[in-house]
Amino acid sequence: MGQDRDTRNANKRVTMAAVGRMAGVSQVTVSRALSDPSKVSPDTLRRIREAIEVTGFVPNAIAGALASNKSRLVTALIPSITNVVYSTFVRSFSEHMRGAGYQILLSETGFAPAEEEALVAAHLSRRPDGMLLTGIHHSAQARRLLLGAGIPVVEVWDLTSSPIDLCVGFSHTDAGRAVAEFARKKGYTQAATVTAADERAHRRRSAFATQFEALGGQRVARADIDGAARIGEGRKALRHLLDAQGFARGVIFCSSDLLAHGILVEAQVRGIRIPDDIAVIGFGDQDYAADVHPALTTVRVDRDALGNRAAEQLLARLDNNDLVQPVTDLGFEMIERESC
Amino acid sequence: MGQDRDTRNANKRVTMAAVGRMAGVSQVTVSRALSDPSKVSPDTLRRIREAIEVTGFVPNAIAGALASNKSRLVTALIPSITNVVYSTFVRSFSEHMRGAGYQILLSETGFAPAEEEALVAAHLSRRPDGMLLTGIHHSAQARRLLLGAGIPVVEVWDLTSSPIDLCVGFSHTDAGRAVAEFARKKGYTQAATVTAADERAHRRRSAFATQFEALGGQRVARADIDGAARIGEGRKALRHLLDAQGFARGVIFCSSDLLAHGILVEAQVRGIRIPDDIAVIGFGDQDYAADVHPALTTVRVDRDALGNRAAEQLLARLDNNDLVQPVTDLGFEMIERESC
DNA sequence: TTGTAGGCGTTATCAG
DNA sequence: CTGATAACGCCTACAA
Repeated sequence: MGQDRDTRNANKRVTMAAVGRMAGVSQVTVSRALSDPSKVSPDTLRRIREAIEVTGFVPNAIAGALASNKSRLVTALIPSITNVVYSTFVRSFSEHMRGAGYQILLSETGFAPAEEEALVAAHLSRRPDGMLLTGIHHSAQARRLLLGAGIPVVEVWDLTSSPIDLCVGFSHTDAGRAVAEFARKKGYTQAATVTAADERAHRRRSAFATQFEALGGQRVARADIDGAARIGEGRKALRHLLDAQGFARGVIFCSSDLLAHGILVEAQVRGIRIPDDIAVIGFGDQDYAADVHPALTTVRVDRDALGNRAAEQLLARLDNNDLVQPVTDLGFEMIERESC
Repeated sequence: MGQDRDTRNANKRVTMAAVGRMAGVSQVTVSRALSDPSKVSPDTLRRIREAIEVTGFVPNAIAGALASNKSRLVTALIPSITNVVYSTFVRSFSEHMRGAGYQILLSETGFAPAEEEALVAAHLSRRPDGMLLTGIHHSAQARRLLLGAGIPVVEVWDLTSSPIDLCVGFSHTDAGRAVAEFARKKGYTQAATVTAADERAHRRRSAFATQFEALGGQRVARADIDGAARIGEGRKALRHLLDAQGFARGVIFCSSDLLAHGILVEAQVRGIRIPDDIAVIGFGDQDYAADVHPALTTVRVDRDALGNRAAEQLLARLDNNDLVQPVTDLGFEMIERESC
């Protein structure tokens, strides 16, 4: 194996010039054959393709990027890679961009602005043609670097009237309010929130509480989670609400379907009937929301559409298309099922 | 905004030469200041840093990579980005590699070999210093390209004695067998499997069934899922087992915790007692496995360790360290909880 | 249809 | 400690 390694490392990577030599043409002709085959005679094209085949030539995108000042690379920053909420729109974004010839360099910020700033710089050093950021709050330095880079930037999963460049998302404040109105309309006068440690989640919570009370509801109880949302945390939160806060009846608005699911589990264990004793509303409409028992009432955000729209807008910018719409509000939708 | 855009696009990106000019030194000195500050006098270092600060200079890693033949880029291919099983080890892998100065270019193959092959070529064109692949089955062309690239490659989440280069994982066959032994030891004579459309999952299923029957168990019933694992699919599978296959008692081995969870939900709805009527075993030990009700008996694979070991091995190769161990078997562990 | 020349922004090498 | 100079592999003119 060590032997093997040495041989492999000694392997000079094959270049366009080498392919050209083998095909009896110059390096440029090979370049043309690859970028626009119609500009090369059928015969030489065939010889070049043959040479590529036998040599196993793979073009050097690094050199190409340096020469053309186009990296065909777009980078993305999301808070967490294991959170389906984000990975879902990253997928549709990636697929859309990949269809247009771009690759995606993805990193996670762990919800930390300082980390994000470092990553922005790191990503920028790869000279991406564009960039996707999650959220609208970024450090001053990050904004400065981004602006200085002069590339299209899309901020997603939130809404602002003054994006760095482009913005595709929805209003978390509106979402929280909408849930409050839904709950009040259904007649609930008591409510609680279970919220993960995420600024946007707290914005939803806050809007919900304010609106719920404004609409005549009682003071909203709350349970805040320290870390990321997990089923276990949802269970713990319900215990806390029940045992420490004396919350026994009403509706609980969770910052994610996962937490809502945890509440369902804990309720089942404790023999609490849902929605009769306590009603539950989630957020996100994950793929399991309809499959848990009772089926989860929740807020749907079309994450596929979000990824696609973000890609569309970015591509429009990259094509100097004038159809760009700096801010796109995708909205959200209340999905009523059984839990509330 | 359009105005803004034009200005930004006109912005020539600042180069080392520009920074040097401002600091009164040559471009090379700036390069040194960045790569090894100790080789530059304290005073010029200060001036250079100042110039970098005011200009907002971000080094061009593209040019650096071309010149040094080191991209500080490692790429990774996983079947699905939204599946926590994979994103979890990608996270630990990424963090480990990032600590060593590498960035990760990640793509998903959607479990399709043809897609994987195309992506291998695309990734290779970025001239990564190393690559991570999920699984040990790759198209002949993909192997050829990988070998030709002469870079370290680590295959994870499976085991083979003849990896392309490095391998860190566990044996799915052994895992399936271990579950069968566990089930037989607990006295179950009847069993069924619920399996997602994934080659490795089927290898586990097959090993389970063979071993279960070899150990005196009855013929193993089966329900296969078409697409990806989801709670709803798990529910459907239980209904199928119950209603179409007359499977009423015994243990069900699922190819993932998600499917097992679906079975728990469906059982609850239908009033089937777990584990008294039917026992359930999952796979993966996801973070919710202990939090569902009843708590899930499952197979744990240390995905964080997997990502870290993969990174370690890759880094050892990159450092020409001789401590590389071509094949690392991380094993797995039966986690007994309440569902079986 | 094909080729030549120059340059992209770094790093490596060699001088001073 | 600092500075020329030559790659790196490709793309964009411009020529033939």
